[in-house]
Amino acid sequence: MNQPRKILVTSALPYANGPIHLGHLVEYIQTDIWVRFQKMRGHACHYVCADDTHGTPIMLRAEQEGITPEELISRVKGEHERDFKGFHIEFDNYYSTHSEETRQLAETIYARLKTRGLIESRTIEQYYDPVKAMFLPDRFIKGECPRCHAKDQYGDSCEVCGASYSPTDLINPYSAVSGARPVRKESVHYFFKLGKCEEFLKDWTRGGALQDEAANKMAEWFEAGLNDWDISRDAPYFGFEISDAPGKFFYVWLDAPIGYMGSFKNLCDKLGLNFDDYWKQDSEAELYHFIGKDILYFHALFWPAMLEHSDFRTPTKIFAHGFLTVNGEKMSKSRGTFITAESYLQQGLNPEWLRYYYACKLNGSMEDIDLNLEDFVLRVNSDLVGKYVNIASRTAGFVSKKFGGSLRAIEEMEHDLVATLQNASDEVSAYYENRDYGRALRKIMELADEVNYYVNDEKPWELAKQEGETAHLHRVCSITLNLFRLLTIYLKPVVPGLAKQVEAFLNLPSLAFADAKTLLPEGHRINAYQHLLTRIDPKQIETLVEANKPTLQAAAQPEPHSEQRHAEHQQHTIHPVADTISIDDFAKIDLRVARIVKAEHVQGADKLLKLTLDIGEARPRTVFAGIKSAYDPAQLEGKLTVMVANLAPRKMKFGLSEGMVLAASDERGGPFVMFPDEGAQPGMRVK
RNA sequence: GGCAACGUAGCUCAGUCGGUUAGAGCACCGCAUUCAUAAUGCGGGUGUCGGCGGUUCGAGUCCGCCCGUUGCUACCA
Repeated sequence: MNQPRKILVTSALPYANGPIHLGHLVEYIQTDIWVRFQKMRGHACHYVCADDTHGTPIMLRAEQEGITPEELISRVKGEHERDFKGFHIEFDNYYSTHSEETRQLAETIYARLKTRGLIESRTIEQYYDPVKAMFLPDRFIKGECPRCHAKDQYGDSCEVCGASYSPTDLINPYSAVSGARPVRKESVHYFFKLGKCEEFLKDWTRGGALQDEAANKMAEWFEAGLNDWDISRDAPYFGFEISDAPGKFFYVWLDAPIGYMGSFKNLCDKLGLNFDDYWKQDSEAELYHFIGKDILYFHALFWPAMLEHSDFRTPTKIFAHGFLTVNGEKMSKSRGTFITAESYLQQGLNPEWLRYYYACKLNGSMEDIDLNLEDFVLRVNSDLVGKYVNIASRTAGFVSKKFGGSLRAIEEMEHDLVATLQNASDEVSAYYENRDYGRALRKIMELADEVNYYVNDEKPWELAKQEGETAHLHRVCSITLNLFRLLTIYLKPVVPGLAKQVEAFLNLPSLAFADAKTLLPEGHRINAYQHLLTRIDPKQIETLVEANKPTLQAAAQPEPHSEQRHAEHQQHTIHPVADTISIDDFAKIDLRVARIVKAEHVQGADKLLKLTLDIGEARPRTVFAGIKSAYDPAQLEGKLTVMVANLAPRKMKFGLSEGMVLAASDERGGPFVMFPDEGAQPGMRVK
């Protein structure tokens, strides 16, 4: 190892509105293993996290429970910390976004963005609950699905037929909070002008901070265009009030990533670290965010753009992982596979079983990983107990009984295996560094196999019975336990609790990676062996699944989408007035008066009408328009309208669309098709 | 519908730049062994490498189409 590195690591902040479950744990375990590895390598590595505490869901949940939001988040934070501790997730600091540090940093960043002209205010219209006197996020508006007419669907999509729509499309919408019919209401919102950061973001994306798959995803987003981001919410809202905008609060997703900084700031104050060393623009410290692929948008677009333009450094790398499936399917409450961390621990299952299994499956890509419960039992039992732990178990007895617990010194070259295991350090380290834990563990288990072959070949149980073989036996057992120690070093990031027990058994101080270079000295005394790890009984898994099947009251709760950490989705994009263009730019658009010669329904289309338009060409144009909801074909036929005549043809599900007609709409309604004033003729240019 | 990823043994997964007869662990069967909480060792594989076609002397690997799974995104032209 060269110079110790200065490394700051985060995991995504869990939302203070629900329990930690097995899906969350993929990320925390992945991160924790990496952090422990870095620490074992001697680097200065700090791991910070926090509860994500703001937003409408928290506010309403607290109200439902008859407590303040502060009481709610304080309680949930305690639960989260208990669960993390139970799974050996060792944060250097676990904080809350509802903190003075985070509030100040959010204000600083906001102020700097504003100075750069990247904040804009604009009046928008939103659904408003007149009874509750609050604006409603999409997910708090429910109603009948416009397509399949299922009742009580959320404002963004139908869980029955899968249709997606906007809240305005819902039939008989009502507020999920009060039941009242929501009304439209205007309000001023603040926007972060992400579009202006496009050039920077494109460069940053290419700078190697992302996995290839993530960079590809970014390219898609760039192609779709970057929209301004709505970063404010109206009172009542649980969060940080914007200092120069009374009654306006920062949207929870603005302050969530700032919570990483807030938590670290808090740690700096505790340890006397220099915050700016890590966060100033030319910092040499490394900054890594472990996240789920579902929140890549926030971490790969908004977050670096915010940091860059507020004079902070950007992340060194973003490590995105996939989702967790259980037995090949999405976690499901009805199947009992929506397993909470708490229930896993309460059922008496060993957290390191899960850490080991996840580690076997993790490889540093964004692929989903599957927790196959049957495979879980077999794998943990055979690898961890049958192969690894068994090595100690089958030799320790001789050492205690015959040699008073003391070991012989081993020369490195006394057996090839010793050198083989010692030399594996670099290879194993490289796998950990690249988050390729599956490969690391395959390598380690291969070595464990070798050790078992060795024991088998030397047959210590026979040596023990033979006169004159005492020294030989002592040598074999000493070699084996040295090998076991080396394996323990390599496994320690994954199973720290088990490693700690081994350290106690072998009578060693805390093991680090550099210890693989050394062996136990002559006369080293070990303690009596006590079994280190029990096997998983498949019955325990059955019990666990049963325990997580819904009770009557819980059954009514909807299942969360994938492992979405944040209850609030981004709200619908609000399109600002576009950038100024020149008359030449405008002239590129060939607008023509068109006669609707035919208008007809399209079989199978929910929103489209097929229009046949005459603009004086030899052949009329076919255009598909999303206006079915507002117009009958019969009322359109014969009328004049305006179309974009030089728009690239678009292949649609129902045929080729050779242009588009102009129509107005927003949340208030529409579409309203344009009709030219009397006297216009088909083919006339509109300018 | 579009885009992306994935599809290899019963299960979980490797498979480098295209190169012999496609691999590992587990499971399963047989034998050996008994130090180890039934752990260990040896032996045992007839896999349409999702399907079809193409490129090539040669394809699990490269290209095209199709099927399936998952994710994102969609009736906006």
